[in-house]
Parts: sequence; C-alpha cells; structure tokens
Amino acid sequence: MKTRRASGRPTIADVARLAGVGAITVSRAIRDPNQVSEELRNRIEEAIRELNYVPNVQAQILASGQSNVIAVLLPSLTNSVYADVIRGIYDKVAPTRFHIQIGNTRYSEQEEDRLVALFAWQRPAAMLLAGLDQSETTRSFLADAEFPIVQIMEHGPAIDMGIGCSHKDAARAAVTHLIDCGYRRIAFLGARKDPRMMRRRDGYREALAALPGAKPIELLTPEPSGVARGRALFSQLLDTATDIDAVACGNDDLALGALFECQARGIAVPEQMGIIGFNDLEMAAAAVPAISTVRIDRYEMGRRAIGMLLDRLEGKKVGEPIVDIGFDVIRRASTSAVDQGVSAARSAKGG
Amino acid sequence: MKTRRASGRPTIADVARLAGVGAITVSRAIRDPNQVSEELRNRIEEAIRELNYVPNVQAQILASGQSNVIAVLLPSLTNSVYADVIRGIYDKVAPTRFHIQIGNTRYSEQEEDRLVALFAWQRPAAMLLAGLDQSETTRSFLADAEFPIVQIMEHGPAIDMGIGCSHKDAARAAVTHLIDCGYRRIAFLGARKDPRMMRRRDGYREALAALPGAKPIELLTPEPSGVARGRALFSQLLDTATDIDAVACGNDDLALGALFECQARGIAVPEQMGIIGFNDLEMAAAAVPAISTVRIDRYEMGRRAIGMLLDRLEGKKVGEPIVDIGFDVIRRASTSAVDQGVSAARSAKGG
DNA sequence: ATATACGATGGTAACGTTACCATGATTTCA
DNA sequence: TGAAATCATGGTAACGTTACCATCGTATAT
Repeated sequence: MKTRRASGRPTIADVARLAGVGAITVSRAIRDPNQVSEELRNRIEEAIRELNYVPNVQAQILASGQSNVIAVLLPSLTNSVYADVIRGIYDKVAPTRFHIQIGNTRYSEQEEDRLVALFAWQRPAAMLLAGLDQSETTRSFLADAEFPIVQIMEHGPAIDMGIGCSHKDAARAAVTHLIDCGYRRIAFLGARKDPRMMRRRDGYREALAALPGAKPIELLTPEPSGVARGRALFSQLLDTATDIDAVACGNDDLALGALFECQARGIAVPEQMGIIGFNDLEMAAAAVPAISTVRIDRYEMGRRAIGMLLDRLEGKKVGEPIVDIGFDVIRRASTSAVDQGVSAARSAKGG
Repeated sequence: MKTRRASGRPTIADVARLAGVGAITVSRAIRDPNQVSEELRNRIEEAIRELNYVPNVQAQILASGQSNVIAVLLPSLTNSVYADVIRGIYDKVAPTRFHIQIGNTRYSEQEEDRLVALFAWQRPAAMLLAGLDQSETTRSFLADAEFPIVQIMEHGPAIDMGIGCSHKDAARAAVTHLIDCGYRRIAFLGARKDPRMMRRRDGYREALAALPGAKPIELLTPEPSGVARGRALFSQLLDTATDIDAVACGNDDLALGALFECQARGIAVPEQMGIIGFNDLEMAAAAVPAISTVRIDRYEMGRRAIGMLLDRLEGKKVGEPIVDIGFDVIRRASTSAVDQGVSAARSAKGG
C-alpha cells in the first residue's frame, strides 16, 4: 500500500485507532465534547496526548468550508496609532481559532479597493476596515458580502458594524479647550489629509465659528505626518501668520514638531503659544512642557472590534452595531497659561 | 446527485471542463505554465478569466503538503523599531504565495518558547525570530526543524540564517563618538533589559575601557522603555551622579526623555550635557537640539530576512547565511559642543 | 529503420478533515 | 407495553487540489 504522507504527524485516524473509536467521534470530541460520552471522551483525550495530535487546520477548513481568516486592512503599520489598534486585535484573536491577515492600504483608496477585492476572493471569515470612507465600488461590493464587517476609528454610518469616535467632535472639543484657556488667534496644522484629518479640521472650524470674529488659519499638506513635518509646517505658518497665539495640531507628531519649533525660536509655551495635539501618544506627556491632546482608547477599540466580529461569527447577538467609544481631552501644561480677560478653564489634570 | 458545495465558487474542474482539458493540466498551467503547450495554456487562461476562477488555498496546501505560512515572532508590535521591520516584511512577502502570521512574545523568553512550539506544530513554511537569545529548549527544538529559520536584529551565530548588526559594536561606536567630542563623564541609560539592550551596555563599557580613568555610570531598569521612562531615569541619575557630562541612551525614546529632563532643569545640550540615542527614530532629527543616534536600516533588514527565507524555499542558494547589515553613527547637534583639550571629532552631517 | 528518450497530457488516488445519513441502544410518552 | 423520540456512535462520501504513474506521439540517436 502506498502513501503520500510526508510528515510523521499523526492524523485523526491514528487517534481513533488508538482510542478504539471512529474517526468522526474523535472529531466530535474535539469540537463539541458534550456530544460524546465521558468514557470515550477520556480515552480520546488520552490518545491525543499520547500521540501529540494537532488537527490539520487546512483540512478542517477544506472539509467544513469555514475559513478562519479575519482580514484586517489598515492604512499604515508604522504609525503608533495603528500599532496600538493591532495590539488590541491580536490580543483578542489569540485565544480563538481565528487568525489575522493584515493588509496595508497605505492611505490609498485605490490600494484599498484592490486589497478588499483580493481578500474577499479568499472568502475570509470576517473583515476589519479603517474609517468610513471606502470608495463607492468597495462599499457596494461589501454591502452584500456574506461575512461580517467592522469599521474602526470613526463613529458614523457603517457598512455593517462600526466602532470609533467622532473626530470632528473630538477636535472641536480640543479647540474649544484652547478658547477656554484664553487663546484667540488659533491655527490648525494638518498632514496626510486622510479622512480623519479632514474631519478634525472640520471640528476646528466649528469650534472657531463659536468664537466671534475669529477666522480659520489653516495649513495642511498631503505629505505624510511626522515630527519633522510638524516642525517645518509650523515654521512656515509662523512666517506667514505672525500673530497666532495657539495651534491645534491634527496629531501628536505634528504637535511635538510645533513645540520643537517654538523652542528653536525662543517662543514660550504655553505663555506665548498654546499647543494641543491629537492621539495622546506616550511622548506627549513627557514633553517639556507636557502637550495637551485628545485621547482615544485605541487598544480597546481594536479589542472590541474583533469582539463584535467574533460575536457575530458565533451567532451571538451583537448589542449595538455602531459603537461610539468616545474621547477625552487631556489638559496639560502646553495649554494652561494665557488668560486675556476670559475666565480660563484650567484643569487640575495632567502635567 | 448530491453535493455539499456551499460556495458558488468555480473549481479547477469547472475550468478544465470549459477549456476542454484535464483538471491536472489546469493545475500545471497555473503553477508552471511552460509545462503546458501554448494552445492549451491560452484556452485555460481564457477559461480562468471567464469563470473568475481563484484557486482554493486550503486545498492547495492540503494536497501539496506545502504550507504558505511564514511565522513571524517579534517581541513587540507597538515599538516603532519593529513597526519598520514589519513593513519591510510585508512588502517583501506581498507578491508571493506566502503570508505572514505574527506572534507577539512581549519580550518574554517563556512566551517565545510557547509560541515557537505552537507555531511549529502548524508546520509553517518558514520562521522569523528576533534576536539570538532563544532558550536552550527552543534552540535545540528548532535546530532540527525542517523549515528555514532566520533570526533578525543581531549579528552572530544563528540557528539557521541571520541578518542584523552587532549592537555592542554600534553602541561602542556611539560612546566613542561622545569621547571624541570631548565628553569625559559618560553615563548609560537603559530600559527593558532585553538582550539587545544589554549588548549595547556592553559596548558602552568597552568604549569606556579605552578612556583612561573613566568608570561606568549605569542606570538600567527592567521596566518597558518610553520617553517618560527616559525622563524619570535621567532625573534619578542626575540626582545621584551630579558630575556627568554626557549620557548614552539605549534607544531614542530614552534619549528624548533625557533631553526633556535637561530642558526642564535648564541644562544646556550639548554644551553642558551630551546626549546620544539609538535607532534613529524620526523624531530624533527634529528635536531641539537634534539628537545624535545610531541608525540601522530596519526596513531593509525585514525585507532581506524574508528574501533569504524565500530563496531557500525556492531552492535557490542563499549567498551568505549570516549577514551583517551594519550601522551608522548619526552625528547631530546634541553631541557637538564641548572640547576639553581633546580634538573633538565633529561631523558635518546632521544637525 | 528501429530503439530510445522526451514532452505533453490525463486518470486515479491520495491529502486529513467534516457533513450527512444510518444504526442500534436507551429513554420518554401515551 | 409498544411506539416514538432521543442519544451515542460509526460508515461513507465529499471538500478542491496535487502527486504519482500511465499513455501517447514525436524527436533523437544509432
């Protein structure tokens, strides 16, 4: 008798033979133990231990038709923001039968279209996307996909499920905090121009609209973000608009860059210039002065997004399909100084 | 006739029927086109297009016995250092039939042991590990694994293949640069105490040994690294050793923290205090003053590590199994000042 | 011209698991 | 007490592909 088996790995048939039962009973004992009598279950478990049996995942998937891949499409893997999200995703998935396949869309809608189609053909068990701004093609393509889909980062109308927060509201709260501190000539700094960044800009505009006589001073670049980029942009801004007294930055990288530029020019923060960032990266709290920012629990967002997918895959009912995870404005030293006649809303929190 | 097929997805048999050939010929036409005559190849390709046929990966793996999973075990997913490595890994793997499965060892040898065993049972096509310091158990377990293994980050004796650099040499070069700048009372700051960190500490010691009369001043914590941690550690150090004039930091996070603490205490950098970091994170160049550091091409390291694995998997001969990717000491403003009678080796680069 | 090698193609049997249905034993209900 | 329902278990046939071997026709060597 001929065999093609290359690996010495034991099969379910080996276990069945050793335990003196049928192969299918072993299969059942593994997947749903209470379907099997205690006696057989014990014999099978012992056989599994003795042979060091590990099920062949590919065969399981082929036979059951059930994929164990959760496709995860993110715009960046390097960005700390997504690193935290990824950590949450992996932690939640680890103890399950599922595993993650990551795709990097590089902030490109075109690349996202390509990857969604590519991954969808592989029939993933579920899919996780960042943001709500997929192309019309992709949205309608996914609208009648048979697998659950969760969109993270933002709060709003999702294809299937979603968890995140309103970046517009968050940015508005941040800028409102600057206004409460007494700053009046407030600029906005942005980079990359991805959808979240643009919504933060919108929040900035809304907050400013509530400040009589204030008009927006904005500087955005489509180039990738970074501390050096923040410094260069803020330098450019200072050369143009000489009378600004605060800057709301689209993220903490830019904010740290702005702080460095202030240091280089001898501008006192927060006395002469207020600075607030976004994301609450670790460095923000340690800077001198500590940088005010907006915190979103990204790790938890990743965890809960996967949790929602798992619930659906297990047939459980998902409570709320669209979750607002909220945000916190973190008040620190970089925005605590000036008070030009307005009762400055200072906070006891932070550095 | 009954069928269990749930998905309407076309199979290789459908393609074969439409093209009027045998299923195996379709299989060959996909895997190695020159084995099939041009006429049939064209007919098959057209049938594939028409049916929108995509091969079932699970069935391929089951039938061929060849896995397409490359297991990647890293100590952290959040750390920017590994984020860059991961980017390189994904970019190199993307156009191949392989895909990545990431495990997070959290800088724990125990967790690494567990994950190596777990992944190895799944029979990956290849494995990528960080560092050379696996437990004896894991090393001997992997020594007779039948899949190729590459260890990244460090240069030295690998289980199978390796790519990285000597962190000891790199740190020695960094500290030697401080000495060349005229600094004499040089301290070392470290966190996490992972193997790379300890080798950098050793490099620091070696460099100091070449400086007559100098004795090591070291402060290391097993706690995770970070900017805040760097600030706290350096503050502690300054309270103890009041006469130090420079600090070599085990990474850029710590270095930035040290810089912030100097700012907070009004210590002039580089005049009163030289600072050098490690890794050349993006922020280092943008800080005020710009922070000197050691650069390793992590993205390229990730790419080439996967390249080595792919070469082996395709039966190609790998040139050198143990590659030294080298490093560069990046001289910037944070180490350019003092000159106490020694000819300071200032650099035109950076700053 | 004939034996031999080679190239192109196909049939059949795996790969290791699970779905479906059948069987016999046990329990439940009228 | 007998019929129906339920439970535990097993046999067989898929899942969709590739490995192995066989076949046939054509080119090459003697």
